Amino acid sequence: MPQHLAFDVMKSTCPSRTSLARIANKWTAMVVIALSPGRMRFRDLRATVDGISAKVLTETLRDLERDGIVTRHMYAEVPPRVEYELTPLGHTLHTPLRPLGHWAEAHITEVLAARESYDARQ
Amino acid sequence: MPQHLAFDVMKSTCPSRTSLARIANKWTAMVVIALSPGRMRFRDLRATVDGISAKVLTETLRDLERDGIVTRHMYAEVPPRVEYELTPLGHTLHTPLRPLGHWAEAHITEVLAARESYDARQ
DNA sequence: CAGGATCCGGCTCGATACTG
DNA sequence: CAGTATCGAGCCGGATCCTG
Repeated sequence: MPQHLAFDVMKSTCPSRTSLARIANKWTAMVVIALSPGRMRFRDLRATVDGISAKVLTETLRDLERDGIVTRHMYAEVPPRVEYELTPLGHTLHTPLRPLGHWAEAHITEVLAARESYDARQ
Repeated sequence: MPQHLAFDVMKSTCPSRTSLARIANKWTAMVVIALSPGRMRFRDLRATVDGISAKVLTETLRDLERDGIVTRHMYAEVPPRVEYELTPLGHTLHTPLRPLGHWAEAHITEVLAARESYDARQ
Protein backbone atom coordinates (compact mmCIF):
# COMPACT_ATOMS: atom_id res chain seq x y z
CA MET A 1 0.00 0.00 0.00
CA PRO A 2 1.49 3.28 -1.09
CA GLN A 3 2.19 5.60 1.80
CA HIS A 4 0.26 8.51 0.37
CA LEU A 5 -2.88 6.48 0.92
CA ALA A 6 -1.95 5.27 4.37
CA PHE A 7 -1.97 8.45 6.47
CA ASP A 8 -4.36 11.36 6.52
CA VAL A 9 -4.13 14.24 9.00
CA MET A 10 -7.79 14.99 8.40
CA LYS A 11 -8.74 11.78 10.21
CA SER A 12 -8.75 12.33 13.96
CA THR A 13 -7.53 8.80 14.62
CA CYS A 14 -4.56 9.01 12.25
CA PRO A 15 -1.23 9.05 14.11
CA SER A 16 -0.01 11.80 11.79
CA ARG A 17 -2.44 14.10 13.58
CA THR A 18 -0.30 13.90 16.73
CA SER A 19 2.73 14.94 14.70
CA LEU A 20 0.86 17.83 13.09
CA ALA A 21 -0.19 19.08 16.52
CA ARG A 22 3.44 19.31 17.50
CA ILE A 23 4.88 20.90 14.36
CA ALA A 24 1.98 23.30 13.74
CA ASN A 25 2.99 25.28 16.82
CA LYS A 26 4.60 28.70 17.10
CA TRP A 27 7.36 27.63 19.51
CA THR A 28 8.26 24.61 17.42
CA ALA A 29 8.40 26.78 14.29
CA MET A 30 10.72 29.33 15.90
CA VAL A 31 13.01 26.76 17.47
CA VAL A 32 13.42 24.81 14.22
CA ILE A 33 14.05 28.02 12.29
CA ALA A 34 16.59 29.16 14.88
CA LEU A 35 18.44 25.82 14.75
CA SER A 36 18.57 25.52 10.99
CA PRO A 37 21.90 27.35 10.48
CA GLY A 38 23.61 24.97 12.89
CA ARG A 39 23.95 23.66 16.39
CA MET A 40 23.29 26.10 19.21
CA ARG A 41 23.59 26.39 22.98
CA PHE A 42 20.54 26.53 25.23
CA ARG A 43 21.19 30.13 26.28
CA ASP A 44 21.73 31.34 22.73
CA LEU A 45 18.59 29.57 21.62
CA ARG A 46 16.70 31.31 24.38
CA ALA A 47 18.08 34.66 23.29
CA THR A 48 17.24 34.00 19.63
CA VAL A 49 13.68 32.88 20.30
CA ASP A 50 12.88 36.11 22.08
CA GLY A 51 10.35 35.86 24.87
CA ILE A 52 10.40 32.09 25.40
CA SER A 53 10.74 30.99 29.02
CA ALA A 54 13.34 28.43 30.09
CA LYS A 55 10.58 26.04 31.02
CA VAL A 56 8.77 26.18 27.70
CA LEU A 57 12.02 26.00 25.73
CA THR A 58 13.06 22.91 27.69
CA GLU A 59 9.71 21.25 27.12
CA THR A 60 9.71 22.11 23.42
CA LEU A 61 13.21 20.73 22.96
CA ARG A 62 12.34 17.52 24.85
CA ASP A 63 9.32 16.93 22.64
CA LEU A 64 11.30 17.64 19.48
CA GLU A 65 14.05 15.31 20.66
CA ARG A 66 11.46 12.62 21.35
CA ASP A 67 10.09 12.98 17.83
CA GLY A 68 13.56 12.65 16.31
CA ILE A 69 13.70 16.25 15.10
CA VAL A 70 16.43 17.52 17.42
CA THR A 71 19.57 16.01 18.95
CA ARG A 72 20.92 16.97 22.34
CA HIS A 73 24.68 17.20 22.89
CA MET A 74 25.82 17.42 26.49
CA TYR A 75 29.38 18.23 27.59
CA ALA A 76 30.75 17.25 30.99
CA GLU A 77 32.12 20.67 31.82
CA VAL A 78 31.77 23.25 34.56
CA PRO A 79 29.75 25.27 33.92
CA PRO A 80 27.68 22.84 31.87
CA ARG A 81 27.34 23.27 28.15
CA VAL A 82 24.49 21.77 26.16
CA GLU A 83 23.98 22.17 22.46
CA TYR A 84 21.01 21.34 20.29
CA GLU A 85 21.06 20.42 16.66
CA LEU A 86 18.55 19.54 13.97
CA THR A 87 18.61 15.91 12.86
CA PRO A 88 18.39 15.14 9.12
CA LEU A 89 14.66 14.67 9.74
CA GLY A 90 14.60 18.06 11.47
CA HIS A 91 16.15 19.70 8.45
CA THR A 92 13.37 18.33 6.24
CA LEU A 93 10.92 19.98 8.63
CA HIS A 94 12.65 23.33 8.25
CA THR A 95 11.66 23.32 4.57
CA PRO A 96 7.92 23.84 5.26
CA LEU A 97 8.37 25.81 8.51
CA ARG A 98 10.67 28.55 7.23
CA PRO A 99 8.09 29.71 4.64
CA LEU A 100 5.48 29.87 7.39
CA GLY A 101 7.60 32.33 9.35
CA HIS A 102 8.22 34.30 6.20
CA TRP A 103 4.50 34.40 5.48
CA ALA A 104 3.83 35.93 8.90
CA GLU A 105 6.43 38.63 8.30
CA ALA A 106 5.52 39.28 4.67
CA HIS A 107 1.76 39.60 5.18
CA ILE A 108 1.46 41.13 8.65
CA THR A 109 0.60 44.52 7.14
CA GLU A 110 -2.40 43.04 5.31
CA VAL A 111 -3.39 41.06 8.38
CA LEU A 112 -3.29 44.12 10.63
CA ALA A 113 -5.38 46.06 8.12
CA ALA A 114 -7.91 43.20 7.96
CA ARG A 115 -8.15 43.13 11.74
CA GLU A 116 -8.71 46.85 11.94
CA SER A 117 -11.50 46.78 9.38
CA TYR A 118 -13.08 43.71 11.01
CA ASP A 119 -13.04 45.28 14.45
CA ALA A 120 -14.42 48.55 13.12
CA ARG A 121 -17.35 46.69 11.59
CA GLN A 122 -18.42 45.14 14.89
CA MET B 1 12.80 50.74 4.60
CA PRO B 2 12.54 47.38 2.85
CA GLN B 3 9.97 45.11 4.41
CA HIS B 4 12.35 42.23 4.96
CA LEU B 5 14.09 44.39 7.55
CA ALA B 6 10.94 45.68 9.17
CA PHE B 7 9.40 42.56 10.70
CA ASP B 8 10.96 39.66 12.60
CA VAL B 9 8.95 36.87 14.19
CA MET B 10 11.88 36.13 16.48
CA LYS B 11 11.25 39.42 18.31
CA SER B 12 8.52 39.01 20.91
CA THR B 13 7.26 42.54 20.34
CA CYS B 14 6.96 42.20 16.57
CA PRO B 15 3.32 42.19 15.41
CA SER B 16 4.12 39.35 13.02
CA ARG B 17 4.45 37.14 16.10
CA THR B 18 0.69 37.42 16.67
CA SER B 19 0.08 36.26 13.12
CA LEU B 20 2.49 33.34 13.47
CA ALA B 21 0.72 32.24 16.63
CA ARG B 22 -2.51 31.99 14.66
CA ILE B 23 -1.24 30.27 11.53
CA ALA B 24 1.15 27.88 13.30
CA ASN B 25 -1.80 26.00 14.76
CA LYS B 26 -3.17 22.57 13.89
CA TRP B 27 -6.80 23.67 13.49
CA THR B 28 -5.83 26.60 11.28
CA ALA B 29 -3.70 24.33 9.13
CA MET B 30 -6.47 21.78 8.64
CA VAL B 31 -9.17 24.38 7.93
CA VAL B 32 -7.05 26.21 5.36
CA ILE B 33 -6.13 22.93 3.68
CA ALA B 34 -9.77 21.85 3.65
CA LEU B 35 -10.90 25.14 2.10
CA SER B 36 -8.24 25.33 -0.58
CA PRO B 37 -10.18 23.42 -3.30
CA GLY B 38 -13.07 25.84 -2.96
CA ARG B 39 -15.85 27.26 -0.85
CA MET B 40 -17.47 24.93 1.64
CA ARG B 41 -20.42 24.77 4.01
CA PHE B 42 -19.96 24.73 7.77
CA ARG B 43 -21.21 21.17 8.15
CA ASP B 44 -19.02 19.82 5.36
CA LEU B 45 -16.03 21.61 6.82
CA ARG B 46 -16.78 20.00 10.16
CA ALA B 47 -16.96 16.60 8.51
CA THR B 48 -13.72 17.14 6.59
CA VAL B 49 -11.75 18.35 9.60
CA ASP B 50 -12.54 15.20 11.52
CA GLY B 51 -12.84 15.58 15.28
CA ILE B 52 -13.21 19.35 15.47
CA SER B 53 -16.06 20.58 17.66
CA ALA B 54 -18.58 23.14 16.40
CA LYS B 55 -17.32 25.62 18.94
CA VAL B 56 -13.68 25.37 17.99
CA LEU B 57 -14.48 25.43 14.27
CA THR B 58 -16.58 28.57 14.75
CA GLU B 59 -13.84 30.29 16.73
CA THR B 60 -11.16 29.29 14.24
CA LEU B 61 -13.23 30.60 11.32
CA ARG B 62 -13.97 33.88 13.13
CA ASP B 63 -10.27 34.44 13.81
CA LEU B 64 -9.34 33.60 10.22
CA GLU B 65 -12.05 35.92 8.96
CA ARG B 66 -10.74 38.68 11.21
CA ASP B 67 -7.23 38.21 9.82
CA GLY B 68 -8.49 38.43 6.25
CA ILE B 69 -7.78 34.78 5.45
CA VAL B 70 -11.35 33.55 5.10
CA THR B 71 -14.60 35.08 3.82
CA ARG B 72 -18.00 34.21 5.19
CA HIS B 73 -21.01 33.92 2.85
CA MET B 74 -24.37 33.79 4.50
CA TYR B 75 -27.64 32.95 2.70
CA ALA B 76 -31.03 34.04 3.99
CA GLU B 77 -32.63 30.62 3.71
CA VAL B 78 -34.39 28.19 5.96
CA PRO B 79 -32.59 26.22 7.10
CA PRO B 80 -29.64 28.61 7.06
CA ARG B 81 -26.71 27.99 4.76
CA VAL B 82 -23.29 29.45 5.41
CA GLU B 83 -20.25 28.94 3.25
CA TYR B 84 -16.63 29.76 3.87
CA GLU B 85 -14.01 30.56 1.30
CA LEU B 86 -10.32 31.39 1.26
CA THR B 87 -9.50 34.97 0.32
CA PRO B 88 -6.62 35.62 -2.11
CA LEU B 89 -4.51 36.17 1.02
CA GLY B 90 -5.76 32.86 2.38
CA HIS B 91 -4.66 31.09 -0.77
CA THR B 92 -1.11 32.42 -0.31
CA LEU B 93 -1.19 30.88 3.18
CA HIS B 94 -2.16 27.51 1.78
CA THR B 95 1.18 27.39 -0.02
CA PRO B 96 3.24 26.96 3.17
CA LEU B 97 0.55 25.10 5.15
CA ARG B 98 -0.13 22.28 2.69
CA PRO B 99 3.50 21.09 2.84
CA LEU B 100 3.29 21.06 6.63
CA GLY B 101 0.37 18.64 6.52
CA HIS B 102 2.20 16.55 3.97
CA TRP B 103 5.27 16.48 6.20
CA ALA B 104 3.23 15.08 9.08
CA GLU B 105 1.85 12.32 6.85
CA ALA B 106 5.09 11.55 5.06
CA HIS B 107 7.30 11.31 8.16
CA ILE B 108 4.97 9.91 10.80
CA THR B 109 6.59 6.49 10.52
CA GLU B 110 10.00 7.94 11.39
CA VAL B 111 8.48 10.06 14.15
CA LEU B 112 6.73 7.05 15.71
CA ALA B 113 9.97 5.07 15.58
CA ALA B 114 11.85 7.94 17.22
CA ARG B 115 9.25 8.15 19.99
CA GLU B 116 9.44 4.44 20.65
CA SER B 117 13.21 4.48 20.91
CA TYR B 118 13.16 7.62 23.07
CA ASP B 119 10.61 6.16 25.46
CA ALA B 120 12.48 2.85 25.66
CA ARG B 121 15.62 4.70 26.71
CA GLN B 122 13.98 6.36 29.73
C1' DC C 1 -28.42 24.16 9.78
C1' DA C 2 -25.38 27.23 11.97
C1' DG C 3 -24.48 28.94 15.36
C1' DG C 4 -24.48 31.29 20.55
C1' DA C 5 -24.22 30.50 25.71
C1' DT C 6 -22.48 28.20 29.44
C1' DC C 7 -19.72 25.22 32.19
C1' DC C 8 -15.49 23.32 33.28
C1' DG C 9 -11.41 20.17 33.20
C1' DG C 10 -6.85 20.19 31.47
C1' DC C 11 -3.04 21.92 29.51
C1' DT C 12 -0.08 25.91 28.22
C1' DC C 13 2.70 29.24 29.75
C1' DG C 14 5.02 32.73 32.72
C1' DA C 15 7.31 33.84 37.18
C1' DT C 16 9.99 32.56 40.87
C1' DA C 17 13.07 29.85 43.53
C1' DC C 18 16.33 26.37 43.76
C1' DT C 19 20.22 22.69 42.21
C1' DG C 20 24.23 19.94 40.03
C1' DC D 1 25.04 27.31 32.62
C1' DA D 2 21.30 24.44 32.09
C1' DG D 3 18.27 23.02 33.84
C1' DT D 4 14.22 21.22 37.68
C1' DA D 5 10.27 22.20 40.92
C1' DT D 6 6.41 24.60 42.06
C1' DC D 7 2.61 27.68 41.83
C1' DG D 8 -0.99 29.92 39.64
C1' DA D 9 -3.40 32.57 35.78
C1' DG D 10 -5.39 31.95 31.57
C1' DC D 11 -6.40 29.91 27.36
C1' DC D 12 -7.72 25.71 24.69
C1' DG D 13 -11.05 22.78 23.78
C1' DG D 14 -14.87 19.33 24.71
C1' DA D 15 -19.83 18.59 26.26
C1' DT D 16 -24.29 20.16 26.76
C1' DC D 17 -28.24 22.96 26.04
C1' DC D 18 -30.64 26.42 23.53
C1' DT D 19 -32.22 29.60 19.35
C1' DG D 20 -33.26 32.02 14.74
